[in-house]
Amino acid sequence: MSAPTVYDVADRAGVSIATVSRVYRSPGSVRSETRDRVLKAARALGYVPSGSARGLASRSTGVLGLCFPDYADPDAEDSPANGDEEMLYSDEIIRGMERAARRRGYALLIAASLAGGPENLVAEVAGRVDGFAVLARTVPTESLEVISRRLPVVMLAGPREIDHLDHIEVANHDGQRELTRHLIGDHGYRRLAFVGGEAVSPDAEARFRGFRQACEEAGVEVPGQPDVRAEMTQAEGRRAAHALLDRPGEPPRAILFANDQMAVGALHALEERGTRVPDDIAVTGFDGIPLGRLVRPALTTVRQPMRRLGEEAVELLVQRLAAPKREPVSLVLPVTVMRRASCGCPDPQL
Amino acid sequence: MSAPTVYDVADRAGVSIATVSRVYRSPGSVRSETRDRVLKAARALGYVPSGSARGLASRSTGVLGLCFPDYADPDAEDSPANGDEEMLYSDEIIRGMERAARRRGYALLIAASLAGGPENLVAEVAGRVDGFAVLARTVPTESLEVISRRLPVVMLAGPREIDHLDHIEVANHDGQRELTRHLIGDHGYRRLAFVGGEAVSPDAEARFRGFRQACEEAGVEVPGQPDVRAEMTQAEGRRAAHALLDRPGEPPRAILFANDQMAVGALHALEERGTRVPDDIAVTGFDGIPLGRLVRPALTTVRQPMRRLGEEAVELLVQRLAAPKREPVSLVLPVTVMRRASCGCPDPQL
DNA sequence: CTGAAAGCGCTAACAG
DNA sequence: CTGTTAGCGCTTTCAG
Repeated sequence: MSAPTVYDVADRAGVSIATVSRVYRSPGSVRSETRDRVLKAARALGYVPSGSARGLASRSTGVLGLCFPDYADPDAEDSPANGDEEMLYSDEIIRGMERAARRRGYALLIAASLAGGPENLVAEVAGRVDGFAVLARTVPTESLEVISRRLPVVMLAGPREIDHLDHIEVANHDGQRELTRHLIGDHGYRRLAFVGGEAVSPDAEARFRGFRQACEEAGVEVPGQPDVRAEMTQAEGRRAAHALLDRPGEPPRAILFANDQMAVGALHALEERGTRVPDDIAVTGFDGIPLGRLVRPALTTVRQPMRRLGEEAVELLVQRLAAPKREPVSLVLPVTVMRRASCGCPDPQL
Repeated sequence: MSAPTVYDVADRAGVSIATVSRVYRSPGSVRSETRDRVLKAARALGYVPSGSARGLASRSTGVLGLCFPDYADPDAEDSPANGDEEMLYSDEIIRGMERAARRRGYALLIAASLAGGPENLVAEVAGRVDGFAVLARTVPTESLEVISRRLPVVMLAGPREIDHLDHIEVANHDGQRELTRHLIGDHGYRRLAFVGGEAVSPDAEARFRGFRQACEEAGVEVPGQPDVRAEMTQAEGRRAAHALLDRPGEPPRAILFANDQMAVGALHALEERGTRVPDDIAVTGFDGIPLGRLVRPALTTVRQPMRRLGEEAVELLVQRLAAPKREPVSLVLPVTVMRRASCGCPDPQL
């Protein structure tokens, strides 16, 4: 009545369970005649090997995992009008990991952290995989600390919170510096404002430092802190834009946002106010989300290679699985400045 | 030296392994003092419950699966220029399933079918999950036949190849009929050409039938077969467009493609020939892929609710898990005609 | 090349 | 509320 097991197959094929196991694990080590008999029996019975039993006995699952934050955007329901544009990081990372994992013979288990108890989430994933990647700030450091003692973990797109972990980040500093240089050097903007994230976001801070460096190099007045700090959402970006323009004194010629989401929000805010972008004020983001191409003007930004992030994550995991005690690795992936219309560059329009 | 188990935790906490298990499975059934002791020991040891052992003992994994075809597009590598636009079905379905699964307390295991041996793939997935969804034509019917005897399987976006399976499809027929009515009724086009898929694609066939019905209703001459059959890729769409225009006699006023990919290819072909879209020839697709919005002119199409497809898949699986012997369910999800520039409608330009 | 036997780490009755 | 006791289905030596 219940699912057939190796025993059922073995009985039917007139062999031992060990042989059934071998047929699946190392077909070469079984006489082809015997093998066929087993396979036939298996098919007749509808036998499907139990991954759990396999995992338990062999102490390895053949699965890699990914934990990412719950980006669920409450006001972005499945209306036909939107829906596409909200492909976020996680999707691209998932694609990258899925592809790489497949190449390496692994399956991919994905899980977004519930608002409720992320603690639980990691454990859940950790127990089912041979190793996994975590998007920065998805999982409490302490949980990771514990788990990473038992299992390869690679930290993605964030600082190495735990020093014995492999980790991959993108060139936040350099990217923002390049973009800023473009704004100053090519467009001649010198009245710049930077909208950062909360101070706890190392990415946003690195971007700010890149911004500062470019400013200093160009002899542009440099603020010690971002002009505004916000939560890195569209709503907050919008608010930041208003705040910046309502500020006494001359408005900035260009506003650099620490991410695309905020920049898009700002675009809306500026449109509401009748401020023209990029003629009155230039706007830039950071990340390279697809939405940035769909807004008008298209958003100039720094593109993070998220797909590659996912691929590299798998490579790192696979390597660490093979050499558990090798020194922790730290990769920095290059980014690309995407010049689009919102900074004053001509829009390639597709 | 190896990973700590319930035994280690039990020892350290001075309880039995059963109690350790209970602390995780039903915390309420353990005195809070005992529970704390166990939790403390677990933390100290770096204990992570083994999903495999759990799965084996409880005969359920808490994981749902998704098998989809390997859409990997060889010429679409991770260049910064593209990359976004290739979000295909699978991504949206993954998102939908992930969200729904999370709500239901499941994790999601995803696996694309290798070009090589898909047979293996399903078994791999099937052995590790409580149930899974399959995108149509990803897995050989016979494998599914066998596996679905043991495990809930829901077929996505295709015909119910196996009659005892739950399945979800979209309103291919109705969608194409609506779109065709729009072309005939609102734009007055009457010289229509339809580019279908290979005859084995039930989706494409259903769309063609919808097309025919609308034509008949309007008294427009109806071909018994698609004007061209192609492989539903951009390259083939391009070829189909050329073929249609090189055909003797008057060229069609509008070309309806059975999917967006082909339509996009055609757009390129027409541009090459200097044929204006929609002025000389209108073009429409089917699916609603993001790329359709990025091309110029933006592609008029029929949007499939892929995200919802994923969500419904999870619901169906959860329901079937709860009631294994209920009658197989078959859902048809509604689609939406997206009127954009390529059919002659004004482009909302975002 | 094949079989026998010993677990892998956990859950699930069943007692207490 | 907690402990005992069987397995869950498969891999893996170790013999033969």
